[in-house]
Amino acid sequence: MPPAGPDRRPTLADVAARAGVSTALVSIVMRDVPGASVATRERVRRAADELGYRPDARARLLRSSRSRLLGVVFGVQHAFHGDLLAGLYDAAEQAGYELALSAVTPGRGEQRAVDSLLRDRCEALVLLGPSSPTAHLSGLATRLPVVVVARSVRSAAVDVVRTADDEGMHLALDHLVGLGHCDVVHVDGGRAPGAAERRRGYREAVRRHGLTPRVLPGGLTEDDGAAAARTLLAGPLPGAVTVFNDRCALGLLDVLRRAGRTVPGDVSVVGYDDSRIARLSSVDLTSVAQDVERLTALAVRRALDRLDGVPVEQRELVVPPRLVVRSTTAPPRWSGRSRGDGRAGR
Amino acid sequence: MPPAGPDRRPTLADVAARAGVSTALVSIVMRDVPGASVATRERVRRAADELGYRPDARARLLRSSRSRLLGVVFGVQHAFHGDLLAGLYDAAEQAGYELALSAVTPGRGEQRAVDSLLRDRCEALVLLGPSSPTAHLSGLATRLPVVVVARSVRSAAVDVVRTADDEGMHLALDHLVGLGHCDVVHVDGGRAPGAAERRRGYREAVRRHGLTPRVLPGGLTEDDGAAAARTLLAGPLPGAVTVFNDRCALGLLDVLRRAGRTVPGDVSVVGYDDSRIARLSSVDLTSVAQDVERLTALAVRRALDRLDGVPVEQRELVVPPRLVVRSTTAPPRWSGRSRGDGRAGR
DNA sequence: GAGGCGGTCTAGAACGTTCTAGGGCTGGGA
DNA sequence: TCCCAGCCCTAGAACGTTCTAGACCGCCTC
Repeated sequence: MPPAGPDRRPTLADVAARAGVSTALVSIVMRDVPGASVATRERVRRAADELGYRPDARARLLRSSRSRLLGVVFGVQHAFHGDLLAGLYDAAEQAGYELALSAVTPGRGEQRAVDSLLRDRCEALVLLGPSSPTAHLSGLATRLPVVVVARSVRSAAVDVVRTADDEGMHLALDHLVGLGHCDVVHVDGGRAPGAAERRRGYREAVRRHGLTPRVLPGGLTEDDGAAAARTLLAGPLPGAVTVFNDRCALGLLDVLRRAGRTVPGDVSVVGYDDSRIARLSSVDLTSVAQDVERLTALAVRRALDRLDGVPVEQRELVVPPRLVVRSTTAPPRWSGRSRGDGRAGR
Repeated sequence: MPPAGPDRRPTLADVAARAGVSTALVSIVMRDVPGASVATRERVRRAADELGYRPDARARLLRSSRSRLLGVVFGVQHAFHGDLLAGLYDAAEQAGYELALSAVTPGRGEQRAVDSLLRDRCEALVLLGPSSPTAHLSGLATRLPVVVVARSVRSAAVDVVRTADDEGMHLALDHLVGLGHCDVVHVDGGRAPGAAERRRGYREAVRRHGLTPRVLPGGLTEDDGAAAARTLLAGPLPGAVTVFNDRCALGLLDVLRRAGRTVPGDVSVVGYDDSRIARLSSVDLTSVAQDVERLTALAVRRALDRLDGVPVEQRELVVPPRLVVRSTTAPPRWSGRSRGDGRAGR
C-alpha cells in the first residue's frame, strides 16, 4: 500500500512539492496549528498521505528548543517497573510529552542508561529505583531536573516521589495486631530501594504496639524468601511475618507450605507491592499496595514543574499506601479468635 | 562540578571556541576518527570536559543518513521480554547500533508504539511477540526491515526469529515417556504467541510415542494454570502435564499441591521458558528453555543483513530449545521404576 | 627549484524541521 | 481614494551535527 521507493523517506519538501505549497505551510498543517485555510489543509493532508509522509522526530526536536521528551531509566528485571512505565506513559501523554526509555540490564549499567538519554536531549529524567550513589545523582541533577521514583535520596538537588513505606508497615502491623498477633517477624530487603524505610516502619510500629521487633535478612527474590523461611523453621514459628516484597513473600510461602505449615493457619504472611502475582487467586497474598497511578502522575508533574520553574514546596512527595487484605492473614491459632475470617480489620 | 549555566547545553561550537579550533575538528576528535594531531586531540578533549559537553544524538543522526538505530517494541507485562531486551542491547552494541525502546502497555497499543519508533527514524524494527494482524505487519515491512521475535508470522515480507517450539514439546515428551509416563496432558496457551506451535508439537510427539493427546484450555497467567488444575482434579489425574509456560505451570502446581497432590509424586509437570521463577530453588520446575542469547543475536543480525542488502536464504530462523530437567518430573508412581531420580533421561 | 604528497586543519553546505519576518491579497472604515 | 487590519502564505534563517572540498605547511623526490 505505501507507495513506491524504499529508497528515501519522504520529507516536508516532498509533500510541499506535491501539494504545490511551501514547506513552512506543510509544517503548519502537520502540527495542526492555525495559519492555513481549510482547503489547503485538506490538499496538504492528502499529499502527505499519498506519499506516506511521517515527520522526523529528530529534525523536529533539533529545531525546537524544547524537546518535550522525558527520559526514563528502568530495570528490565523488575515487574513493578513495568507497571510504573505504563503509568508514566499515560501521565506523559496527558502533559503532551513523549517518553524516551533506557533500560538497565545485567550488561548495561545505570550510568550508560543515563548517558544515552542525555544524548537524546531529554528535558528531564525519571529514574525508577536507581542504585547509583547519591553524589552521582546530585551531579546529574545540576544538568537537568531529576526525579527519583521508589527510592529515597538524601540530596537537595533531586526530587523524590515514593510510597510512605513506613506507613505501609504500620498498616500491616495494625492489621496483624488487630487480628490478635503479638509476635511478628520482618523479613528484610537488604540494600534494595525502600528496604530501609520498610524496616524502620516495621520497628516503629512494633514498638508502638509494645512488641519486640525481630528482623531477618532477606532480599528481593523468591530465593531470599525461601532462605528466610528455612531460618524461621529452625526455631519456634512466629505468628506472623511481614516481608519486604511479594516475590520474597512467595518464596517464603512456598517453603513454609512444603514444610507442612499452613498459611494463614500456622503463620500469617503480609507481602509488599500488591504485584500481579499477589493478586492471583491461587496466591491471594495480603499485601501493601503502592499507588502506581499517583506515583507516576506526581513524578511527571514534578518534572514538568521543575522545567517550568514552578516553585515547589517539598522536595519529597510521599504517597500513602493501601493495605489489601487477602487470604494469607488470619487470627493466630492460639488466640481463641480463630473463627475470624482473616479479612476482618481491627 | 559541571560548570556554570544551566541555561544552555554546550555545543560543538562552544568547545571549538574554547579550544581555538573549528567545529569540524572538534567533531573529528569527538568521533575518534583520523584527522587530528595528538596535541590538538588532547586540547579539544580538555575543553569538552571542562564545558561538560555531550554530543546531541538528534543532530548527529539528522546529519548522517544512517541512524544506526534499532527500534524495539516490547510488552511491559512480559518478564521474558525483559530477558530479550538485555540480549538485544548486547547484540546491538556489538554491531555498533543503539536501541530505541517503545513499550506496549494496557493504555498504549502496538500501533502507537511502532509509530513513535518510525518518527525516531529507526533503520529497522524488532517486535517482541507482537499481536498485530499479519496484514498490518506486512504493510509495515514495506517501509523498513521488520524482524518478529517469538511469534511466527505467515508473511513473506517480515523476518521471524523464534524457538522451535514444536521441538521443545518433543523434548518434553521424550523426557516424560523416557521416565515411563504414558498419559501426558497438555495445558494450552490459547491465542498467545507460540501456543499454536507448542500445541502442535505436543500432538505430534504424543502420536509419535503411540499415545493419545489430550489438550486442556489454559492461558499465560498463573490463574489460567490454576483453573486448568481444577479441571484436572475433577477427573482421574494424568501421570504428567506439559504446560504452555512457566507462569501457567506455577498456578497449576500451586492448586495441585494445595489439593494434597504431590509433584512429582502424583503428577510430573513440565513448564516452558525456563524463566527466573522456574529456576528458583523453591520452585525448581523442569522447563523448556529458550536460547535468549541466540534469539536476540540472530534478530539483530538479521535486521542488519536486511539493511545491508545481504541476500538471506531463509525468512524464518528457528532456534532449538533445550530441556532443563529439575525436580518436578519423575517416573510415574505405578511404573515400578520409582527408584529413578527424576533426572534420568531415556 | 618545481612538483607531489601526507598530515592538519577549516569553510561551508548539507540533514529535515520550526520559527521569524514579512509579502500579497481582500475588505472595511475614514 | 487611501490606509489599515486580518488572513493566507512564503522566503530564509536557525538548530547542532557530519561531510565534502580544499587550503596550508613542510618534506621528499626528481
